[in-house]
Amino acid sequence: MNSDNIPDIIIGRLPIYLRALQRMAEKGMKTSSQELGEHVGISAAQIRKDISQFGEFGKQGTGYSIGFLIDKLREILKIHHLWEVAIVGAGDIGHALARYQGFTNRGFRVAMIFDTDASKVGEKIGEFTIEDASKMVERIRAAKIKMAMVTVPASTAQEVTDKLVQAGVKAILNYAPTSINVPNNVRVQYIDPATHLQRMTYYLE
Amino acid sequence: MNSDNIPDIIIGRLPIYLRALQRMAEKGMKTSSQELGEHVGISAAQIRKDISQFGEFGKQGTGYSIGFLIDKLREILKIHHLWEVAIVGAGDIGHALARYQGFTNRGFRVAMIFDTDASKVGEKIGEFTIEDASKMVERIRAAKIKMAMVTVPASTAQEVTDKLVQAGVKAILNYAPTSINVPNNVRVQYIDPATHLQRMTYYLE
DNA sequence: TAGATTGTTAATCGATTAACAATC
DNA sequence: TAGATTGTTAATCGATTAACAATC
Repeated sequence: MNSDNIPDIIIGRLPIYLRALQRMAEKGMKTSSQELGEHVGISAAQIRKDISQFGEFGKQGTGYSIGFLIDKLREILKIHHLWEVAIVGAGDIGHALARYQGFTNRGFRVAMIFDTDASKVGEKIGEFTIEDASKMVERIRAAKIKMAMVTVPASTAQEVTDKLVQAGVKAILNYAPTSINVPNNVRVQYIDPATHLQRMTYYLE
Repeated sequence: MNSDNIPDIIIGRLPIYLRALQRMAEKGMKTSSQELGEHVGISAAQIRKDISQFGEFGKQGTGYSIGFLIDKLREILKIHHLWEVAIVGAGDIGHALARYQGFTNRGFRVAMIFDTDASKVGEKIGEFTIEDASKMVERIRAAKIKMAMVTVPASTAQEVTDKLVQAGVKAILNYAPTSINVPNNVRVQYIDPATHLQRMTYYLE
């Protein structure tokens, strides 16, 4: 188990492997780097190299046990327990995330949702009640929540980010269409449909 | 204008630059690779190198005109005109995307939305009426739509993808939590919140 | 002019691929 | 045993950075 400074680009592929393996698990017990590669569109050599950073999880001649590899990946990614996540911003996207069924079996649980809009505070979204953003820092800190999804307008994203950092959040999934600045012990991932679409139009026509 | 085979990783950064520049435009006329780099968290050298792939858009001593650079980036990314996009899947995410206000001034317009569920077909989402997915290939082909956002369950994502390809779609933004396979003249981008969160948990604790 | 910043080169750094011995 | 597939090495390929002449 060689954990010394794995490149981030490898870490980024592990969830892709895991997702594919979980779908493949329904159909069989074993797989190979070749087969997994066909599912995810990555070369077999790279998959073997990536996985081998963390241990010898396969067997020559027979490949990988899907169940075993899933367990190992979940362990490596630290999603063998459930992470609580806060949502900031109860607009359409915040609502969709609060109701999203895809989190629980993948390591996450939405724990609370905040908005600044007084007319929304108190409103129910499924099991959740929208809470007042002015209580956010206190609430997140008390619950020791380390992850948040930001679904506020670009204009307030930095301000919200600063508060999350202050509350002890270490990983932010930012849906606001803007870059945000964080201390370097905090991770950020971006989801912005327009940016993703713009990345493809270059190749069209 | 040196358009011969620009690395995709550079193309991927251009929308990030553009997004930052559009926010910076509200505050001033000029910028530098240094300043832009601070906004987006990328080194000044890399920004200059990326931009210089497409022409000499800056001036020594004074930097870049924000307006001019925005125009150039929009042109390079081919978003100086509006792209029509189809949505497949009228669940929570499909609804949120249909109502999303962030597309129009960034080069995109939602044109139609489909679902297989007969009880949803005919339902209104703002200006849109949910259409029957059985008419999808025909409708998309007739409208010459080249981009689509897929917000169906993982189990039907490949099937939907095959139909979109058949309809002439060349770029897919996939919200379904699964890899999809497409011919190599079709581009895919993935948005999966659980995958994005899993990419950060490795670094926590 | 003096200061600032580009565009570009060369050097460095990092990631991917191909190949194959080991071995199940 | 024969066939298959891993883990790993070395070679290749590609991306980033540092530095600086050119010039606004």
